[in-house]
Amino acid sequence: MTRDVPPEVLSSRLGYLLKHAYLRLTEESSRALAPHGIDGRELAVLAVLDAHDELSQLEAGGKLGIDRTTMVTLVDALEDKELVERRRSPQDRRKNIVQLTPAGRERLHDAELARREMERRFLAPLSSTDATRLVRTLQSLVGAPTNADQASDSA
Amino acid sequence: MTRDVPPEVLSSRLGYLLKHAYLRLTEESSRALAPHGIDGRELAVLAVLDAHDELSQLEAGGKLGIDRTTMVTLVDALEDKELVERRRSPQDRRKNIVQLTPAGRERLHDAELARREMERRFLAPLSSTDATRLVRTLQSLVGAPTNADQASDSA
DNA sequence: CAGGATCGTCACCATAGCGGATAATCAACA
DNA sequence: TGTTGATTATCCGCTATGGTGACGATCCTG
Repeated sequence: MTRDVPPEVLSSRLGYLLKHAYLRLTEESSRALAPHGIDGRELAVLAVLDAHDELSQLEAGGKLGIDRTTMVTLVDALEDKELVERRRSPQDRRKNIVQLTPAGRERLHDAELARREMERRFLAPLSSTDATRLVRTLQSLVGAPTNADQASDSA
Repeated sequence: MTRDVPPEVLSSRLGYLLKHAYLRLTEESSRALAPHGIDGRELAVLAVLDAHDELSQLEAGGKLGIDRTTMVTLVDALEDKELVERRRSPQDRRKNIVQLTPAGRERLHDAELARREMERRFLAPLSSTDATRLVRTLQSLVGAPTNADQASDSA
């Protein structure tokens, strides 16, 4: 892990900057969430399930940009940890409604605290106006329409 | 690829925002560079080699956060395309000095134009002050010292 | 020259995510 | 009502990516 300070040719490249900012955050994120036994992606799933009711796997995955097949293993893992439960939808028995268990809700709460604290530390080198500006800027970049879209994780 | 507009619970998460901004840029990047027959990572290597003289594989990799073993296959690919050449360092015959060929220099030039144009498009939804502010902000985040560091690509 | 570190290489392994096929179910419709 | 076509979840397997560990060649130190 010889990390030279980003060399001049790279420090102005958006690709380099975004990738490394993302990697660094990922690193911090897994460190912060490890004690809670989940990763950033799982936490995002819990948060989405908490925010909306009666989501099927596909619907939840759609909100996160997670592939249908990936959702299977993801929900498997969360179910093993007893943080969510699958339940056949009575309206449409093809669908698996995924619901938080009480333990899942609690875990979500605790892990969210850890995540927020982690983000705070991550943004510490910035002034608070720069920090909020960064979030707003990223929002407009991510929200803007482009040629193609695709995704997977979060944290 | 049902991309719902980022749901409320996610749009304020740094992890989600950084990841998806990065994914979107990656997408645009490969689209922009495809006609030039290289990817963002290879372009970054060419740029680093161009900026510094007499870099060994390890040294070049270090600047980009690319593992030594990954550099082997990367340089293999670039050498196959005749964009770089390996040369044993006379000073230290363990080292492979990697040099741009004339074709490599030309390719670098062309691809750099494409990349810059791509970045311009990518940042188009932002005002120009927001755009430069974003770059500066990311620089201070990436440059700031954290617990651990690690990396790989760019574009 | 001996011992230990460094560089490049290779063979192997881990992880993530996606494409394709399948079974169950639904919706549409003749 | 029976058939057809789409949809949901699941499984299997491929691919891409990157990293680990061992190895030979080389260097440096004493």
